[in-house]
Amino acid sequence: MVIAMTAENKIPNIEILFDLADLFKVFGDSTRLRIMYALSDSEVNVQGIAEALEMDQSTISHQLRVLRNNKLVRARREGKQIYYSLDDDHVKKIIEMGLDHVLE
Amino acid sequence: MVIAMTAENKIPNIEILFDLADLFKVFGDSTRLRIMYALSDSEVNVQGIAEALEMDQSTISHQLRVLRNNKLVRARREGKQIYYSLDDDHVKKIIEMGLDHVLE
DNA sequence: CCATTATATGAACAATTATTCATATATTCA
DNA sequence: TGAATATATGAATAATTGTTCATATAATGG
Repeated sequence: MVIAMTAENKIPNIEILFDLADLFKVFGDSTRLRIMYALSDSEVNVQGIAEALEMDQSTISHQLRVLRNNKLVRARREGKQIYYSLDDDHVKKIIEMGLDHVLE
Repeated sequence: MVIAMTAENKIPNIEILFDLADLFKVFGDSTRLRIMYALSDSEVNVQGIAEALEMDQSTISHQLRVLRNNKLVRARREGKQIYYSLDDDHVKKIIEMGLDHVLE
């Protein structure tokens, strides 16, 4: 059987592309990018992030949830505080790839 | 002392993070991702893309403009038709990085 | 327990944006 | 030149989403 080489065939799985778009959407917000950047060296608790970014604690919490849901950050409770850190090596790599494009 | 701004020492200031967010926003739409995928092997004209994605020509044109403005695709006219191709090696790399995360 | 502190959550609002429809521009060819 | 085809564009609409405000949940120490 011959399978014609059309552009349609090059699109492997549309569901995965939707998931991929959802992932990039998470990176497509400057607040979330700044949060991830704030966590790039060490874990930081919520108010630490809020102070670093000079934004409301509520805003940070909302965005941390988005990052958590996408497995980009992980949370660790220590007493009353919750420390967040990057969950994945891909995070830094994706950001670096994007920076390469933006900075050229 | 001048600190060079490259992805290698990754010290992005706020302004660059905004640009970076704008770039990832472009990747954060499944239609645009599908277009980029359709162009990953060879250049395709507008109607070719529209047929492959089974979407309106107008929708494709609108999104191609977004991709063009962000230097992710380039256009080449040949008679009445305009052929699009990926403009940059970073495109594939960014998508591959995202896929690594989504597929794991 | 109670007060205090840290974080999360829900609703509302404003802003952004992807798609559609109608139409404009551009190119070829008869 | 005029018809046909390919692509681009503007306006309108619907849907999504980031932030704020108010409040809820959770943990600590007195």
